[in-house]
Amino acid sequence: MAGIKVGSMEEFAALIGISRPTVSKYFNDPNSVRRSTRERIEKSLERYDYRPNIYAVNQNRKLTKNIGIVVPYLADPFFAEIARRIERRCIDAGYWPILFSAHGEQKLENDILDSLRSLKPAGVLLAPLGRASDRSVIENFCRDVPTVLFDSEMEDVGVAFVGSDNPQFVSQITDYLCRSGEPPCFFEMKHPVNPNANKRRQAYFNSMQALGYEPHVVQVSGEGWAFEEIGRDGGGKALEAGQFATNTVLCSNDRLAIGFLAACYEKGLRVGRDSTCAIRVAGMDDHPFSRFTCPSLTTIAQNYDSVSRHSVDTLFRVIDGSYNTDQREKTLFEGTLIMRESA
Amino acid sequence: MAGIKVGSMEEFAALIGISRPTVSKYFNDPNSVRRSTRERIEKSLERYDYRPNIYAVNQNRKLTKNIGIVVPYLADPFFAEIARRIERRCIDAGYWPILFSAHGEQKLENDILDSLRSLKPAGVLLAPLGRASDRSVIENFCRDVPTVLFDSEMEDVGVAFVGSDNPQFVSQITDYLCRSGEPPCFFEMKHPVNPNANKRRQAYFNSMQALGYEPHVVQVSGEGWAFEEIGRDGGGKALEAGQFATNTVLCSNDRLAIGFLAACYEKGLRVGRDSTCAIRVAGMDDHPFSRFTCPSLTTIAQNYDSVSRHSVDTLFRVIDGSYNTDQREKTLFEGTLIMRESA
DNA sequence: CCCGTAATATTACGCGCGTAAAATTATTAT
DNA sequence: ATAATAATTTTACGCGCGTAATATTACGGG
Repeated sequence: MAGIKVGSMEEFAALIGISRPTVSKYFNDPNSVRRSTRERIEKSLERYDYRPNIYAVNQNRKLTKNIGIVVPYLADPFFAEIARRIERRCIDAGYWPILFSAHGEQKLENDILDSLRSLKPAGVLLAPLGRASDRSVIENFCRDVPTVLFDSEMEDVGVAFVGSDNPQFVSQITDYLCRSGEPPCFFEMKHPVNPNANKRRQAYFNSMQALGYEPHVVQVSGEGWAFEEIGRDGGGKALEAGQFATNTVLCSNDRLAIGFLAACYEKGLRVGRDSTCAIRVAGMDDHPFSRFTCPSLTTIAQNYDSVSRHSVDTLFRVIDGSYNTDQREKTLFEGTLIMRESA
Repeated sequence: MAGIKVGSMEEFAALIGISRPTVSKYFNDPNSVRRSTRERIEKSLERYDYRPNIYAVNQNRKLTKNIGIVVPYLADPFFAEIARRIERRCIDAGYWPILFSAHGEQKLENDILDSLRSLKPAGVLLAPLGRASDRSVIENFCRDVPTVLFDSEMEDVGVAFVGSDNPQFVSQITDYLCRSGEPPCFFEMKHPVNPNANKRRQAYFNSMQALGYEPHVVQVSGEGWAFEEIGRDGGGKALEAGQFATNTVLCSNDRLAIGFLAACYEKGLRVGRDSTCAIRVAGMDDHPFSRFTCPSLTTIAQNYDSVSRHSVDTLFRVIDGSYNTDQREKTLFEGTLIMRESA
């Protein structure tokens, strides 16, 4: 199928006896040329091995077909998974997604946005680092490039935000835990990188109050994105110090919970909901590995599908102009309680 | 710091009173111009907001500063981790890494190589899908673009291969397991996607034979990259059927082991090396989450640092011409036994 | 101060394609 | 068949920069 290589559109057009501008038109929109012409081009495309030079194409377009995807930490399977879905949707829509990870570092996030700017992308889907982000850099970027924020909210930045309804997450699992046993203590990092954590803590207070229970928050130190390690080490210390007022622990997220489960195991505490168990543990997010922990982790599932789909759809609306940029949309999806063995 | 935006090199050169070709020369190599000129340019660069247009630059270069990084499955934290390290090294060397994941699909891998070709990359670091790869497509690609294969070997494809010494992995952990208890059974997928799996099985046979034990291989069905699920489901069935001849299970990789640990937990089997335990489980790779399983997983650690560093260094040697392309180098790094609680 | 050399400026061309305007041709409706 | 309309061709210019060739300038040494 791959025939002789053709070096330029000029050459290709000459070979098949069609003018270059027409060929150019075809590549920008195959339906913009006569049906017979289109078929002729497509057949020739199989015989000759030709594809437009990306650099020449993009140089002459004001906007490219590139879409930037930026996540704070790609080694976190949550982001890997959501990035994967977003990527796929962009490809299917005829765009060219380019994936970046800030690897937890502010400098890298800034550099990425800098690079992204010169790529002249049609739009960007950005999950900011959160607390570690340089707000002014991101604000600045969003002024120049149509950007949809997801997962991690920064008020008034970008044309839209798509994320999760953290209060609903917390309320749902807190209700469940209170109904089925002792009310939960809340386990989290003292200085969480992700702003969702703060909303979850606040929601925990509200939920507990609404149910008439006294809240207990246990905060552990630790910086960065090594949540499992922080959960295990901090959780171990907290267990030793007897900081948990009840036998039920709600972790701010699943990765922290995975670490906390390890701490429980090391201390010989049996985790689960039946009477032989010493402690119940729950998380939030439905991390891809949460179903394989020992015991499997009860959690609130993020709506991966809706978040990724709506983020992309929103960006497409911005790109094709059918989105009112003056009115910043903020969409929050609810989570689903996943009852497993840990609580 | 960000002053007035300047649209082109022409404009920038005029503003600071230096000829455009000199400025061009500066950007290609800051040391190729006179010291005073260089300082003058760099100071002006702070005052005016100018950066060369990537597309125009790359159009006129035969080779760009792009480096393609292709992994088979980015949601696997092993690849996320190694990709992260490779990315960093490329950036530090002044290159522009572009990360792709085939998401386990042949078509995507092919498409990625196709796109990559038109990006005119200086080089590519490729971890192929393995069994699911279309060999001829990859061979073809490697003929046009300097490509270093890593992790997953395809004989005679690419200018070099960098990976792990699978026989050494297996021998090391098999020795340890035999020394410290019953000889291990080998647990793996019937149709593994990754060619390392086959080498590990073979090495298991050799190691067992050398130690004078009879090998026992348990193979489970399952396709794709959901190793944990396959390990749990297949492992559960194998346990029920009493397929393990000894009380020690060596899993072909850590992800499979994580799933197998879940199966053990579900069956109420206590995993570990002390006398209260019913079974010992070990893996290979030292997956980022292996230290947080319950119990923590005994494994052989991949040398992430060496593999990523040597892959990148090799590619750089190819790029700068100091590598003899006729002689395909094959570098295998040894793993380190990580003794944890599971075996 | 002059000379040789290295750095820079000038000039000029090419890269591959987008795109606008005007001229031409093909298609459809009448 | 003919006019109206749509598609295509021709022509021409621009994008921002790499790069080669030649002329010019700056530099250190004697």
